[in-house]
Amino acid sequence: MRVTIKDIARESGVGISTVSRVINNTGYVSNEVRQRVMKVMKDYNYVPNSSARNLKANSSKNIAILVKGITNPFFHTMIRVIEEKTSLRGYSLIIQNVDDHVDELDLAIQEAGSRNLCGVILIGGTFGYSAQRFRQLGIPCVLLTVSADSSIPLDLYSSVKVDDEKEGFRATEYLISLGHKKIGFIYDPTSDSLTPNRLRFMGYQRALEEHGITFNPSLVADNTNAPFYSGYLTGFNAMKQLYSRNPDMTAVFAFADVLALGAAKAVFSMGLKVPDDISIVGFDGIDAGEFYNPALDTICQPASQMALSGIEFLFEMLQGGPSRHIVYDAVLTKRGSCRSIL
Amino acid sequence: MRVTIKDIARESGVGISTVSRVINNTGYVSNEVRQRVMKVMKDYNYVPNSSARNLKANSSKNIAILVKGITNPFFHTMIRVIEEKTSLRGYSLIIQNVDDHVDELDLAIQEAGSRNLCGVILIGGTFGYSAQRFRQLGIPCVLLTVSADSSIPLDLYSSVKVDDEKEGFRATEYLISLGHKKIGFIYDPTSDSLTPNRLRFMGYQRALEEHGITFNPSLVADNTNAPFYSGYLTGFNAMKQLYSRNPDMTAVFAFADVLALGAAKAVFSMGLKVPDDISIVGFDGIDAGEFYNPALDTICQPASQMALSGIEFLFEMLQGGPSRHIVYDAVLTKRGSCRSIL
DNA sequence: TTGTATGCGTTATCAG
DNA sequence: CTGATAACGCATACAA
Repeated sequence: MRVTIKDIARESGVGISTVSRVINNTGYVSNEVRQRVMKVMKDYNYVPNSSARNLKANSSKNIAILVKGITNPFFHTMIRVIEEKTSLRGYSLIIQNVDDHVDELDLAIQEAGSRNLCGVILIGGTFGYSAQRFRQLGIPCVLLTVSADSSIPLDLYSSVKVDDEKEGFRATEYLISLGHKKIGFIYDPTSDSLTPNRLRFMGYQRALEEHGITFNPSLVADNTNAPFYSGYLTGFNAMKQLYSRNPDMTAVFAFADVLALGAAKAVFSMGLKVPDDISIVGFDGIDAGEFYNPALDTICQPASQMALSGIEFLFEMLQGGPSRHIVYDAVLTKRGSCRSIL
Repeated sequence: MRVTIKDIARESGVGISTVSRVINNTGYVSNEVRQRVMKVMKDYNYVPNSSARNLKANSSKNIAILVKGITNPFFHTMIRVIEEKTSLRGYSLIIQNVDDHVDELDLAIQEAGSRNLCGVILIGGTFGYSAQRFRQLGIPCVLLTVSADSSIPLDLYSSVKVDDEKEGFRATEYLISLGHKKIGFIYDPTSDSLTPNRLRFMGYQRALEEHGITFNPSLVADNTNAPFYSGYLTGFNAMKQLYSRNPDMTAVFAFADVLALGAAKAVFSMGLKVPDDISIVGFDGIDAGEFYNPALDTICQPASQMALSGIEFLFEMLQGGPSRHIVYDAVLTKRGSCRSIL
């Protein structure tokens, strides 16, 4: 039987409210009594029952982070940062993966109720949320790496992201500036909704267009069968497919670094070289890319900073503050996986 | 105001106990009433309050996973598998990092109380636990990748690991079998207690000894200043250090794949090649190693399987089953980062 | 400054 | 088959 507040009260010869006051540092308690109660609590190794507290407060210190694509290393950095901050403030961080075909906001609503959450962070996912759903959620919500459709009132959620279309454009333009014209794109077509991937793809298409290069669908990988959670392998297969279809392709833009690295491996496995035969640019900026051989050129997102903003926004909303939205700039980081063919 | 069981009862014109019966599928409820109540629950989007449930049950469905070294990608696979299984069974998975200098069991004890946990999984860490502490913990505990000192009664916890000494021996012997004699070791000396790293190091030393190679301390990297959470970078620096001290070194055994990959990058950055100039063998079997160029030879731990066993053991203990212990075999996976110099 | 009583949302016991 | 009602452990308004 676990020791309860009642036991402490009895043992220290006071009422339970006094013990409660001591615990929460609220109201007046004489110093003498306070010391005595504290000692008993220590002796009995008393810890308040959080279920009871939460029930009473009708809220909790549970923050959930719902991740769509939990295997993507890019998200791990963010999760770590968020874990650190939540832990520091005495919150519990509940992590849950969101399956591909599941609506993350629906899941959030469900979990918010059943797990008694006080706030939620959505990582990954799509842009297809509905205002009604946000209202139904009822607790502060931060979207990380995505934001909602512009039709959704901005005060319903906070968001932190980069401009995926713009950055996709930038990556592609970079390859074009190096003289590449046959540029492949490694894409995850599992969903047809508005995802970061799709936005990057749109940036890719716009860059081609603005530079007078005709879009060629055969340069877009489409192996729908490989699930993203073997990121490297997906990239590997995609590159093989692309190359077999387009032997004259000289560069590839992969929408995520894991894909890019898998693709690089495929290039080597075909007896070719990066960047000599094929230039590759990724997106995200994961550690593994920096230490790859050759190091990966990529659109580097400020992952830690984004995560910090995200959790900060959540805390602010938790304290009744307004929602906030920020769009970070990514950095095109050149490290050696692309070469000029001019 | 959130909708409660009372609201559902009122709206469906029944008593709350009936609603409760419907929710929990317990006791008799006429089919007609059951349908009606279910409809109301759906309409109102009712979700039972878990705090209240937990309070009543005097237990929860909260499992915490305390990770020492949360940035190690090797652990991510395990975390993902555990997340999947806990989620499937309706448990919440709380993740928390354990700082280097913190005793994970102490932290577990503390969290067990304040977060109302029903079970805990410890990943990483040391072998230095005390029986008294385990007793104090009071909830089922599974050690993943380590086990406790042999003086601790086995029924106090479950454990899943590999034989790190043996596998360290195997990795080293592999290099020796390829003709290497000057074999570096990349080591994390931050802690002097019995960690997996130290055991692998002991295996390394034994292998040298059994093959008549004198142990040379200068072949052990010791850059204590680099924290492990920049795994790649630590390996990178370690390799530079080792090579500058031992230009005749032909092989390196790194106690973790991230270190091995960082080390490989260092080799390339010095204008040398893997495996032509230096052979590298890692430990763990992370994805990034498989797709590296060259692919990394490593001692591949069955991460998913280990995680599965771990969470399975926990569930068994949660249901009153006995504790269990298993030692998995790792697999020496040869992929191209080592060459014979015979 | 301290103690008593009430209720948070559920489940379980026990009469109807 | 169904509905009151008493806990669960805690915080708090209110009384002392």
